[in-house]
Amino acid sequence: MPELPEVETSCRGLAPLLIGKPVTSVQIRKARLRWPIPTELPDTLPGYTLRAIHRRAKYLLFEFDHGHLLIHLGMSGSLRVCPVDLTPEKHDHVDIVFAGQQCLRLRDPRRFGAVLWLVEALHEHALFKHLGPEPLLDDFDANYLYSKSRQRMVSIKQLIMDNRIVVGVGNIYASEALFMAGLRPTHKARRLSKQAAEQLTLSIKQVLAEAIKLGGTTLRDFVSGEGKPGYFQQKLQVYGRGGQACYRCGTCIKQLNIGQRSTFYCPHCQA
DNA sequence: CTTTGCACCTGTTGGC
DNA sequence: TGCCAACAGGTGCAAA
Repeated sequence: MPELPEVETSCRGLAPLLIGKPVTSVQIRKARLRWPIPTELPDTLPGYTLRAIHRRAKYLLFEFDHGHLLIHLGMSGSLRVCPVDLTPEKHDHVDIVFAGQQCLRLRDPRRFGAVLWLVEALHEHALFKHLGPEPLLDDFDANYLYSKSRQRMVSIKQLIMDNRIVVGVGNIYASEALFMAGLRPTHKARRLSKQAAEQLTLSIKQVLAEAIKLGGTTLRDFVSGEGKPGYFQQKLQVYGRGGQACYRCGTCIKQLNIGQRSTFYCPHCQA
């Protein structure tokens, strides 16, 4: 579920519902996520008002006057706002309860997600220190990607999925951006031409921007918490389409593994 | 330093 | 229909 567009959609959807509200309590039902949820959280947050919600890479950052609550959705996480007395389901691990009886509820069946409390400056934290630029900002451009790709033996797909190069390009959108750019995912990063770097940066920006505009691959109603199939799913050109005909040329879409992640491309459209 | 592969989990899918 | 292996949108980390 959560690639960058979903995280951004969550961020934008939650903000108007929660910003300006004070926390009244915190319920932790299962603390074992990727890392244990800090046990002091129920003593740390109540009484403090949520000031803002930020996104950096796929991390959501809930800003309070005394620190940031970090939430990562991992592979299967989702957030919703619901009445605090709504019975939690099996994988609803955490509630952040706000004044007004509404709570922010984290669901995460696979528990690859994370909830952390950060007091230090964000740029000093180990998780943020080595992150590359945001793909949608101007400091991610063709010159940057070209220079970072020099001397690199890895495939171009692995390069753009590397958080230290650029953040937020997940497995779905990596395949999609490479299709849009007409580049084969197996292409060695070091052999990327200046022109291809230009095309690829534009494609990454375009694919992510459009997915955000459409609310990601899953649409979520933050109040009731109901998820329904999103509009971007029907826009996917290659991801999940192994064995089917390319929409552009009719050639059979190929599927292979790159770095243990399934990868899709059109052998005719992508050189 | 770069590259590779594993680990962490549960739910769903596809082949037999 | 039922069973079980394979696989799933992420990413930090250890080891080579």
